[in-house]
Amino acid sequence: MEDLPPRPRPTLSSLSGAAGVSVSTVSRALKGDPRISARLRARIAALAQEAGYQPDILARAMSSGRTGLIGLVLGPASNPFYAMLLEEIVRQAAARALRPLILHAGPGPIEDRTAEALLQYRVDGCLVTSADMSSRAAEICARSGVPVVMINRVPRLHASAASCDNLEGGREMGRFLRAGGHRRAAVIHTGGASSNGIDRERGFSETFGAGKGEVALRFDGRSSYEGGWEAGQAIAALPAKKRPDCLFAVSDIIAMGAMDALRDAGLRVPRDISVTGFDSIPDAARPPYAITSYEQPVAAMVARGLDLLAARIAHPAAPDEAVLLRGRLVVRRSARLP
Amino acid sequence: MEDLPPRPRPTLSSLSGAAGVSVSTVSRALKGDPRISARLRARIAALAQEAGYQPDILARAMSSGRTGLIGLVLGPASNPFYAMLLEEIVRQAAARALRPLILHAGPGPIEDRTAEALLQYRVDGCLVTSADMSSRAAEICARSGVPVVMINRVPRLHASAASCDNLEGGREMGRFLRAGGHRRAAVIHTGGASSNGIDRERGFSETFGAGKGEVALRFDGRSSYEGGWEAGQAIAALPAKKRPDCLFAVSDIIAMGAMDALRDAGLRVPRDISVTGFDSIPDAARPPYAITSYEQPVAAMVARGLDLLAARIAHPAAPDEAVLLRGRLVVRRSARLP
DNA sequence: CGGCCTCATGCAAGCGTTTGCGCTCAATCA
DNA sequence: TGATTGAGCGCAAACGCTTGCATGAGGCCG
Repeated sequence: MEDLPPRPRPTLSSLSGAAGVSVSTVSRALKGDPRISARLRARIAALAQEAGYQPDILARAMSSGRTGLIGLVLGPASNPFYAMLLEEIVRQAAARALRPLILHAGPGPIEDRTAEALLQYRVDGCLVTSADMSSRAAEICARSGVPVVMINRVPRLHASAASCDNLEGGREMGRFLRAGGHRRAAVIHTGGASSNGIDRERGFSETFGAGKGEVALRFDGRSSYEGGWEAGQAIAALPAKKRPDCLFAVSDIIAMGAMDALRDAGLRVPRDISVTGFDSIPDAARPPYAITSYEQPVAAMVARGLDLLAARIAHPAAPDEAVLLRGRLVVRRSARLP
Repeated sequence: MEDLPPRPRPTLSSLSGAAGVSVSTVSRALKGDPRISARLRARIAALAQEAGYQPDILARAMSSGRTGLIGLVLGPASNPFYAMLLEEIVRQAAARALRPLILHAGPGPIEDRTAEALLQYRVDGCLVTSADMSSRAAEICARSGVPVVMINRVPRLHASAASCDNLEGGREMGRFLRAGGHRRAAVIHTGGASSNGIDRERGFSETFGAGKGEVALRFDGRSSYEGGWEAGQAIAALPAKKRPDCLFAVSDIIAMGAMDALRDAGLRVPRDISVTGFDSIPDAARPPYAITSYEQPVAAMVARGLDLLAARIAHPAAPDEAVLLRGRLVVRRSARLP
């Protein structure tokens, strides 16, 4: 490839010079304004095409006020679920001509410096998938009128949300395990105040318990493989008669850790104990795990989340809205069947 | 929290009104220009602080030409290695007041629409971690003078790069397995034209072969768990006397798949066959895997990559530069020790 | 005491778009 | 034939910031 010298970026002004018309005419022509004659529009379009013209979004933002940027807050990379979400968000955002600006990724709260970027870059809106927004960040968003949509989170403060129906997912898992003849269940929760985890556990207890089953044990899985592993060890260490015959982890990554620990201790899954999770991440579907899980409708969640965000951007005064999407139980080999 | 009405964003102009000085004075005062008296500077700083002033980066970009945005191209989420990279990049970029704008995430080449975003948003530079840049995208970057730095990739076309010394990593792994008494090795490569994989394999062959060992078999691992699994099945299906006594997968995700398939077929690791990988992702360190691997110095790669990018942004004419960083062998239980 | 220099600050142009309004010209109407 | 109208296009302001240059007030020198 030859080493072309970087030629100056074509602008409306340079195009207008080439076409012999005014800048405003070029601007209107390129966006198909009917006030410009069809012939001129075609001529200008050809010129722009040839010059490789790309509108300068920043300049556009200055006058239109819209940047096309959306802030993105991501959870810890150690949970593959967030990687799935990221990919889906990037794909769908691109289709809507929105560009995700990463504000935060990883564990822990959002730093103040990050919240500032949100203002400095005039993001049109903000998508939060995980980490608790620090209250200051939330306040900044609210005060400066930046709409926030949570995906995979219940709405808090000033925000809309699109999430999985965790309660129903938990219920379905409870029914499934009960139907499979299980009598004593252990639940591995997140430990934190994650409303997702809480709802999933609550739904589970409702149906498993109501089926005359018993949710005898609760463990802290710390939302991580390691936490799940420790919980699994604790369960394996129980005397055989006190041991649960099934376990429900509120996320797959926890379930994987628990399953590995149970097997490490010599227990067989699902013969000695059934293991189930939540999310249905690809990792949990791999042969050694094959974890029965409740699949979150990720694509739909992202789609509805972006819908909500677009709506809030268009009508900032609209009331907050929360949509709940039902997932689907995916039966694999980690739990005894009914 | 009360529902504060969104107050208008403070600007240099509004501050200048409040301070009774001109806009340019405020601008200079806020960036510590010594031409403004210390007293006035302090007064203005206080005012800005109180009003919660945040500079509008977009407007600044219009005149200064610098956006602080860097385009980010990410590999498929199915490989946790990219999630690690992402987290590290976000963290380090924030410390340098750079904001990553996600251009692409996932498998497959970059779409043209995406390459356009790169121009429309006037990114200062571009960080590429994986997916092959389509030649058109590369041309766009070169022609419009956008510096590109590859992390975890060898430099191609117009680009600098910071990557792991894959060749040396492969060599070290070869020496290690030879020292462990292995005689016949299988290599699971990426299948594609990934220079990373090629270098790792080449280094491995050099030292393992030179130690009078034999690299008898090569399999296509397709850079994925599934590919690794299939390769593992193929290896397990070999008659015992033709079976290799060790295997080197050019990435951990492949090694995990292979290991699971080998065990699924009844082989014991490392007793029947040693398994090693590359990257040292956290997943591969988990107890059931405990894969001996070559750790990429991710933090250093990102740091040097951003250094290179910053340098190229400051001096666009500077020659391309490639830095190679040595990793470190992490010995775990998946391979017999010397 | 006039000229010159320094210090502190203001003026205004410019970055690339968008958009309300006004202008010109030709065609149509009375 | 003069007035009305619509189509087609240009003018200019505005968005918030940066920056080269101009300006004014003092202080110093000769």
